[in-house]
Amino acid sequence: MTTHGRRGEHLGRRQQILAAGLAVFSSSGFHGGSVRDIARRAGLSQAGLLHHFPSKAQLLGAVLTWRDDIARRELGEPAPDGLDLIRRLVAPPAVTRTQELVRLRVITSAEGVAFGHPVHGYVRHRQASVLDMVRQALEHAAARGELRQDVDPAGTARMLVALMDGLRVQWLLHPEQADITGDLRRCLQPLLTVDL
Amino acid sequence: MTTHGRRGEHLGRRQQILAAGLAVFSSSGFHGGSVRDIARRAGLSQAGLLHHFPSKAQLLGAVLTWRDDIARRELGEPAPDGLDLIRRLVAPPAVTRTQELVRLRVITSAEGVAFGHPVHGYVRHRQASVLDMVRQALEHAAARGELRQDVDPAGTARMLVALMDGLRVQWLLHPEQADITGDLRRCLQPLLTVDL
DNA sequence: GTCTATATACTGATAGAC
DNA sequence: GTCTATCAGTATATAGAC
Repeated sequence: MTTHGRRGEHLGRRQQILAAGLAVFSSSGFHGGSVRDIARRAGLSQAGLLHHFPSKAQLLGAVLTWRDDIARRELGEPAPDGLDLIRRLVAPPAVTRTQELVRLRVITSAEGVAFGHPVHGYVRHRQASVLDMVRQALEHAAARGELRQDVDPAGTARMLVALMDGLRVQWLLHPEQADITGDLRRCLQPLLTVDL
Repeated sequence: MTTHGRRGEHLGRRQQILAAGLAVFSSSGFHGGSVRDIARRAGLSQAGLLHHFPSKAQLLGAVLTWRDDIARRELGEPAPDGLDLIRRLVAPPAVTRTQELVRLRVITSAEGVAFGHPVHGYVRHRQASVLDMVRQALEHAAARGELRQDVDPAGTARMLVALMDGLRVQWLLHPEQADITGDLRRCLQPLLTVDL
């Protein structure tokens, strides 16, 4: 089983393939990208690639899981809670802003809304879990009196997540006109009793 | 030139094809959908379809233009301005909510962020023009004193558009947990001096 | 673990009859 | 205006040598 094996093979192979997959899928999505193209960029043949990832769908799944690991690591270990989490989401570290990772997220999230799409389940699950994480953080903040009393944590979580998703698209389309952190701050600060 | 010809041919043909294109592109996007599939659903052969729309890219373009016409018509003629426009955006008429139209918008917007994609230019242009329309409406509302004085029309327009985009995705993924109109209202009302 | 070769299917687009 | 037939290209995935 090579899936987690790290002995007896070129150590960077899987990583090389994942990076190539990120480049291709983030530009063309699942249907638009081809395994051949990814293999070529990773410097091996298509059959060689499929030895590491048995199908295109599983390759995309691995790329997305890898992306999630990066995101989780950048959020900090252990993951912050309450307003600390919100602050990290509003002003993300530099790496999160690389176009490729953001595009991968935007494109797969959109493709995944279709029922038959290979990542449909994954996208639904991730959306729900992100909403849940943000809602919990807001509830903890509320318990500490950091939220205005008339603010609904669940509704605010939906709002904040939607805002982040939408602003990402704007930033990809018109980077010079976007101000993700500023817009998020302006929207959130009025709901808080403390400084963001 | 059959592009706008409406004599000497089955009057509903183009419309049938556009409807089939909507169904396919809204499920699979540009790369995932095939002209053959669209033709089959429209009840004619692939070659027959390509008589009406000379290429796949131009077919998608026509479907998007058609969608825009529907959206414009539902917004009202002439298009409302100021807070009236905002009210229409926050509480859209029933038809706008059909999943297919919303999915088409979500999927093409995301696919179109990639540089080489056939609708890249279209998506960039539409995003800019929507932002512009909303910003103008907010400026007019501000001139009438309907906005709180510390509210920035341009920033609020970015926020509102991003929010709508993100909430659409949430609604597609978890329709039962979404409340687009409510969330928009909760977010906007605090910025206004009058009832939404 | 990687390769070449191949199986099988589908792609967008065109040619030409009717 | 619509069809059948076809072209040339590409797709994912597999078989089997090394």
